[in-house]
Amino acid sequence: MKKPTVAASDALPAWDGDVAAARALQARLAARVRLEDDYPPLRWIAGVDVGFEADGTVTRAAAVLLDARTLAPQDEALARLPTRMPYIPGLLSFRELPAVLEALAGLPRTPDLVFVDGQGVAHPRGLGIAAHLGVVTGLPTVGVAKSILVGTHDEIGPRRGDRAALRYHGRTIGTVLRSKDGVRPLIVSPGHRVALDTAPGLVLACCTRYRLPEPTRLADRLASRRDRQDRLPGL
DNA sequence: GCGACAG
DNA sequence: ATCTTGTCGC
Repeated sequence: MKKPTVAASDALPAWDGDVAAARALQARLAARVRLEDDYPPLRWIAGVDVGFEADGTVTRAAAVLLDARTLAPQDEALARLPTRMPYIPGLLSFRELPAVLEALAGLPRTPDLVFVDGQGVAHPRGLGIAAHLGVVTGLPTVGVAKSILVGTHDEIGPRRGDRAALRYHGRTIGTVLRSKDGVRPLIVSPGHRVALDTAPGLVLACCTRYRLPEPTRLADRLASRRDRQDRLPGL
């Protein structure tokens, strides 16, 4: 990748069961997150997501590379690793990042921006999986979650594009964004090298006819093992 | 002390 | 996240 802010081994140590140590590490890595726009002209956008197999004993990550202009999928990569730790709210990245990094490495080229299924800085210590991935790889990232981990917000309108600031301890940490008319809003927050105000527009630009933006939606399909059969052949 | 809690 | 068909609503 480009500018790893820290060595991957230090930023993503093997899970040893020490929750307090993991939280302390998150607090330190959060200081490395850059919330100013600093991404190249968007030519290639990647989407990553994780699924599980065999009763959760196998972690399966998918990475999809799309043409930023047409949103057409260009390449895809899968990675399967034995699951090392349980799901612990707030520590999701330690459980899923190893597989995600391997899937990303499987792509034929480095993306200009990565969409991650989960929070960016909208996290108790400012280091959701999208922010963690950004710090580890040095790549610009944006977190797109389907529900809130922390924070509150005002009610938002029912149409595509309607939004409200997500606040936590008096600070804005993300945006609650309606990606399509009448659907449940997405929780958008920067991961790394993207500004709080910029993230929503990037996500909306990738939302076509579904609630989830194309990068994440396609990665989700691959990771969730329901990639066998698809939609109606006629449409 | 009692809930809440991305995926 | 995952186990799972049809059904209700825009």
